[in-house]
Order: sequence, then C-alpha cells, then structure tokens
Amino acid sequence: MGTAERRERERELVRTAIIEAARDILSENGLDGLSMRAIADRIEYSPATIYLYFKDKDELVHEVVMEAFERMNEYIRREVVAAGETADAAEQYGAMGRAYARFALENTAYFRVMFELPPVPHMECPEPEETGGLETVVATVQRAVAAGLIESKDARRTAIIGWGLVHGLTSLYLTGRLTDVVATNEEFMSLIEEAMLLQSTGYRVGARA
Amino acid sequence: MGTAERRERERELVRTAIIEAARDILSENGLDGLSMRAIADRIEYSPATIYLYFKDKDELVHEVVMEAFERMNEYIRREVVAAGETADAAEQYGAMGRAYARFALENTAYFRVMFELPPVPHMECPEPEETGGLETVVATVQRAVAAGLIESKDARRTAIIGWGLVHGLTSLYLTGRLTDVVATNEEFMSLIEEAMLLQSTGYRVGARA
DNA sequence: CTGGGTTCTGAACAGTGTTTAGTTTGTGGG
DNA sequence: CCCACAAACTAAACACTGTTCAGAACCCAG
Repeated sequence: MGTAERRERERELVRTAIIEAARDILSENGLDGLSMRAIADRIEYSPATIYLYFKDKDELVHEVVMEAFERMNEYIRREVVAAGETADAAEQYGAMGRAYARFALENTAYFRVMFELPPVPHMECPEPEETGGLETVVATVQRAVAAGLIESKDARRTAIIGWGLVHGLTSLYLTGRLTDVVATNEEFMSLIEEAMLLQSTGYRVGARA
Repeated sequence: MGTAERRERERELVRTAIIEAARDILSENGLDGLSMRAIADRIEYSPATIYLYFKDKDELVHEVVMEAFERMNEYIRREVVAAGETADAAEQYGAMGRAYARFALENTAYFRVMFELPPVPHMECPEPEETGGLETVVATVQRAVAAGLIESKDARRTAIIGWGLVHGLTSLYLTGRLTDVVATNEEFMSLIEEAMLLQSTGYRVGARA
C-alpha cells in the first residue's frame, strides 16, 4: 500500500507551498513584510504548522535564498548562451557580469536577502549551487586566459575579483549610494560594462581596446 | 538668564548619550541586539523618552550611520597620510582602498549597518559627509591621472569603480562568501591589494608592474 | 507658592518569532 | 466495523519588538 509514499508527497507539497509563499511575499512586500503569519495566511494554514516543516524562520529563509542562487545561476547561464554562442571567452565573461547586474535590478528584494543575511553560520551544503555559478565563471576565465585575452596567474582569483567588482557596484547602486552619479538603470548598466572592460584591459595608457 | 541655553545643552547631552549607547550596543551585540529598550536600559531612561529626541528608530539609526561614515572617512584620511606623505597619488589611492577594507574588518557591525539599510528614502543632507570621502578619492585619482599613473577620462567614474571593487570584495568576504578561497584577514587584504593594483595596470600582457 | 511648560514614565497596543497543550484527522490492525 | 494510534494541525500563550498616550514629576517665572 503506497499510502506512505503519498503522505510523503503531500508533505513535500506543503513544504514547497510554504517556500513559494515566502518567495512571493518577499518579492511583493520585501523582507520586512515576510512574517510567519503572513506566510501562514497565504497558504491558509496556522503559523505553528510552518514549524512542522522548518525548524526556524532562518532555515526557511535559507532555503529561499538557496533557491534564489539557483535561479540567478540559471539566469546568467541562459543569458550568456543567448548572447554569445559565437562570442569569445572574454565576451562571455562580460556577459556574465552584465547578467549578474541585470538579475539584481530585476529582483532587488531577492538580491538583498541573498547577501544581507547572517554570515551563514550553519553551512552543511558542499557548495553545489551557491558557488556552482562561480565555477562556471572560473572556467570562462581560464578559456579567456588560454586564448590570450586575459592575463591571470590564478583564474579563480581573477573571477572572484570580477565578482567583487560587479557585486560591489550593484550593491552600492541598489542602496542608493550612486544616485548622484548614475541616475538610471541604463546608466548603471553602462557603468558595469565599463568596469568589466577595465578588468580585461586596464587603465594603462594605450591598453584600451 | 541663561537657563534656556543650559536646557538646550542638557538636551543635547541626552541626545548624544542615546546615540552613543546605540553605537556601543551595535558594536557589541550587532544589529539584532539594538532595540529601543536595550538603549533605554543602558542610559537608564524609559524607552518612551527616546521618542522625545528621535521621531523614529530609523531616524536614530540614520544618525548613527552618518556618524559611522564620518568615522570611516577620518580613518581613511588618517591612514593615507600616515603611510604616504611621500607616496605618489597612485599609491595613496591604493592606501585608501586598503584602509576602507581594514575599517570594515575592524568594525564589521558598523559596516553592515552602513550599507544594509533601506535605500535611504529621506535624504535631505547635501552629501557633506556621506560622499565627502568620495570627493577625496576623486581628487587623488585626478592627481594620479595628471601624473600619468592612471588613465581615465572621468576621474569620478574611475573612483566609483574602485569603490565598488573594494566594497564588493569586502561585502562578500564579511558575509562569508569567500571562505573557501580566502581564509584569513591577511589573505583577504592581499586580495584587496591585488585587485586595486589591477585597476591601475590591468591584466593586459606585460602591463603588470 | 502657584501656574505652566518641559521632561519623563508606566502601561498599553499591535506586531513579531516561537512553543506547547490539545484537538482533529486519517489510516492500519483486530 | 470500530478502535487505537500516529500524524497533522491549531488556539492560545509567552517573550519580545517598535510605538503611543495619559498622567506624574520636575523646574522655573511671575
């Protein structure tokens, strides 16, 4: 009798319903609007029920964040294949950076929660999704290095510096620190483009493409 | 009779006491530990009293953040004059970036609050302190450009890109995203150094110093 | 010393995350 | 069929949060 399996399936259904509700509330009302009672209301359960599926609010949010990272990775992957099947590795690297920034612009609430949260004290996951995207970047950098487009002794360090570059500019822009320099999203994207171009070619005289 | 002035002074005294208490709690217990009641306890007043000096918790925190920006600016200023009276503009620029990162390492709670907060919807201040530091950076970049050490069509854009670079790397490091690449603070500082060096010289073949 | 204005507080309200005791529900075995 | 047991669910409470408001305490001028 497969009732146990059905129970298991139903359980998983409720679990994902909770996560979806949390994700939707997060997108619509921001992190402040994301309360256990709001989630409970949306899925028409009691708040206490959530604690039968997640030990904490932190655990629930962590799950949502993990999902967000997956989405972002897929977003970037899709973006880079869309606009660069024939592009060289350096161009693909640039496309990744632009996609990262654009994802942040399109999912600001997501993006904030992904990085504004505690320094992840309890991490068991062997970084399958979280840094999975980074590995792709590293590989791209390696191809660019092999093609002589970028010089780097350590492709991973180079990828991380690039990550820091676009992540930092994006954070500053989203928190309103750049308002008196870059006003619109278009201006911001062009700033990102310039910054990424810089990493490849530098500011040295005559080095610019 | 100067009782009005004395009253005013006493009032200002309580006000700064509140801010100091908030700052201390923030440093010791982080943003989560910063509650109105905790502040009231520390200054031995009732929670309601705080609302006679600040309309909001947001307004109070905003004040603390403004102070934090001033402190950071002064920290950087001191750092750059300390280790670079004879240094050229490019070296001073690098010192600024390192100081920024070191300040973040030494005041993690501060740093988080400074940038994790809402996109500052109510900003009347004509950026005297907040971007006051940025102007110094811009001036340094301009001197470096004039000396032929850095190429840049727009010194402000260049400064902002540098800001984004070190800010992003710092944020990622503080939120634990770089743990499997850079383990210690020393490694992190060397990453910052490499990244800033990159902005001046680029990854182009033969462009490295 | 009395009136008025400032300063302060106790108590409450609405909201939060979380726990627990207790109820409902559904299924498997006698 | 029905009972019992386990799983799912919830109402209510607890301790906390930011915030407000009526009233007490205080201080100083007239």
